[in-house]
Amino acid sequence: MTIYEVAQRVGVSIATVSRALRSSGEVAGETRRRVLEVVEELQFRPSRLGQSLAEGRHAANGIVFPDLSGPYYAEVILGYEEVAAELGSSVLILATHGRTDPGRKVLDLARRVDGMAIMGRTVSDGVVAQVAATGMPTVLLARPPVGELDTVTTDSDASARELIAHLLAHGYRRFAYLGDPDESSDVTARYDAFRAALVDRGVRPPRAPMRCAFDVPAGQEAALRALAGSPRPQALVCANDEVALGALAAAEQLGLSVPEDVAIVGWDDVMAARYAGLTTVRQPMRELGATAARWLQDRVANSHLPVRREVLRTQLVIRTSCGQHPIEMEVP
Amino acid sequence: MTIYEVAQRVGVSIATVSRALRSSGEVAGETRRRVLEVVEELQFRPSRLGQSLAEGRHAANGIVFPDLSGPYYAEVILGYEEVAAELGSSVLILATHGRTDPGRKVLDLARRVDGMAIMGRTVSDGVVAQVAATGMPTVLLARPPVGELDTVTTDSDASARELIAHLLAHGYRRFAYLGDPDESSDVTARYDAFRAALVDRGVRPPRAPMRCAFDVPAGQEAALRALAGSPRPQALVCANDEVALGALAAAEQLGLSVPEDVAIVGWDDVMAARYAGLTTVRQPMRELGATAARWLQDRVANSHLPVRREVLRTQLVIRTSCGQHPIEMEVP
DNA sequence: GAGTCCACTGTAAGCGCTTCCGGTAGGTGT
DNA sequence: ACACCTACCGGAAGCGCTTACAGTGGACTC
Repeated sequence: MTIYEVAQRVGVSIATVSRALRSSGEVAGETRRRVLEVVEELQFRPSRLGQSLAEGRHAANGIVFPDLSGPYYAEVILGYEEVAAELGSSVLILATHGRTDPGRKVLDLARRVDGMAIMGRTVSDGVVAQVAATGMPTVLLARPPVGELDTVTTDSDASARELIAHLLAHGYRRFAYLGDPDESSDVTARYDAFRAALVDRGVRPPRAPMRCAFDVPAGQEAALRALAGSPRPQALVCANDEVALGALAAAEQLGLSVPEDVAIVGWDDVMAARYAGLTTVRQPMRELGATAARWLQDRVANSHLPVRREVLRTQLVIRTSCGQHPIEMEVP
Repeated sequence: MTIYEVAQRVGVSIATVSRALRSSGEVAGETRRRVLEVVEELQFRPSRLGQSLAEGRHAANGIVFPDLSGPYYAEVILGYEEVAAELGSSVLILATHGRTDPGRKVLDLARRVDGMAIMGRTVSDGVVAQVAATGMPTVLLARPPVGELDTVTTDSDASARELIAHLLAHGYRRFAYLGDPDESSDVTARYDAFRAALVDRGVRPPRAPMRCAFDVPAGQEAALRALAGSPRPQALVCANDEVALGALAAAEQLGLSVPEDVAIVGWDDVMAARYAGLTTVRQPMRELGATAARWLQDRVANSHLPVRREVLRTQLVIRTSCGQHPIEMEVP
């Protein structure tokens, strides 16, 4: 079922069929009608491959992310897909987590899209540079800039500063940080911002982070270690909400009450955070994805736009886990 | 940068370059070496479009789902992507929620993939049939079967039966159901199973479901309506966890305690459910996606396999919201 | 009534690859 | 020394579309 059969059936050339179908060029009304009639009858749909090859574009964008397990990435991807679809692009996804040779997978993906968004520390700077070097329009998401690439991140600095100010106001002075800053680039920024905020206020930051993976059990385990320290930290600042939720479990396990015995705060404001009463930093995840999709589209259309950088605002969400406050029963 | 340039540079034909690159056909070791050397030097990557056109396959699969907002779909997609990538396929995603003319979007997607998974009530049976009629290998997910298509679902019946048995054991007899069974096909199954389970046990099911969208605010609003009924229902069975979380908020708003004044149960076991103490039904979401990807691959490889149907097992997770039980502090 | 235009349509050249088929050269057997 | 393989390679035909360019015929003008 190709354009040839349609053309033959109608008794015109394939050029005319193509024109009738895409309303490009001049086609007599009657001819168009006949073509569309046969198209309908044969249920003909032009091959995307043929089109793409001829047009020299895929009409598709890719997004690379570490994982989809937390709610965080899902939201970003949804924002991305929404805008991309609106702009007429299909979306290809690639999760790198746990894959062997993610760099190769990314390069592979690059062969099937017009542009791609790369999120977090999914692949090395080298791979990013390699992708960009092919002329592929690329936007970086929640990741430090590489070269002259568009980059959109969220504001770890401001939120960390605000978070710390709040915790200091509660009177806490001994902090621990849970999470591995080397594992994820946005988390690196969070950790750095956390330290900087403490130093700014004249408080000595913890010697080192309590490294752990970004899930609940790892957070729990790390919190157990942290809480075993002497003197016990007064506040656990966690790299993300999953880790913080693990920390809550750890506190309960140790018979410590939150926030009386220890304060715990997270980052991201995932849905569970609300029900756990977790103080956290809300990230504009949807907007992150949407921005990436929009920028990508712009850059695909016009490759020599000036480089864009944007830092999206975050919001401190105060619940009960950081100290005596009324439960916030907000409706999302 | 095409295969022609590589061929010219090496001084061989494009056929030889192609063969060297894909290790098909016979190429002298020395020739292959020279080809690969130039390929490396020029950083040549064959055009995926050219390849696909020549091979007659996309090496990509698509997945259609309603939304990505809840944790439920994200998990399914992750399971799907993981297996698909392993099998060498790229993954295209399409969220239909809130889109105009999802049918068209699905048909569009169908032009760029070798097979597709369609989830829930994203598009009408007609569109599904239309896709299938093109010969596109298709797998249905959490959705009633259409024609002779492979279908994988989760076991609403068994879980509903178990859930109802448990609630009856608590002594509840007046139930309300929250959620719109017409909105999502897996939820239709849940509602039907819920009613059937009650009838089986000789209890009269509610006249009608308390219809609402599948998010927290809608659940809250619906629960307010349900709890205003007289006599007040003793147990609210919710279409999914988000609705149930909303119901918890509603109970709190009305000054009712859970489970003393009213029991509330959900469906899916999203992360927040654990922290809300919500009794719910755990769904094997990851496995759902993975199964779809695997079946699709099989069917792409061999189009006349027998039709496959599978119902994945679910698991009742009892926490506190349904009645007096110790809090389950399971580690995922 | 010849020349001009215009509206429409067809021809054909790509787009970048895979692969069938046939050709060549060197090696082997007798 | 001749036929015959075998290993390797190139030519060329697709795959299904878009679009620049070149007609072609009828309506219109002077």
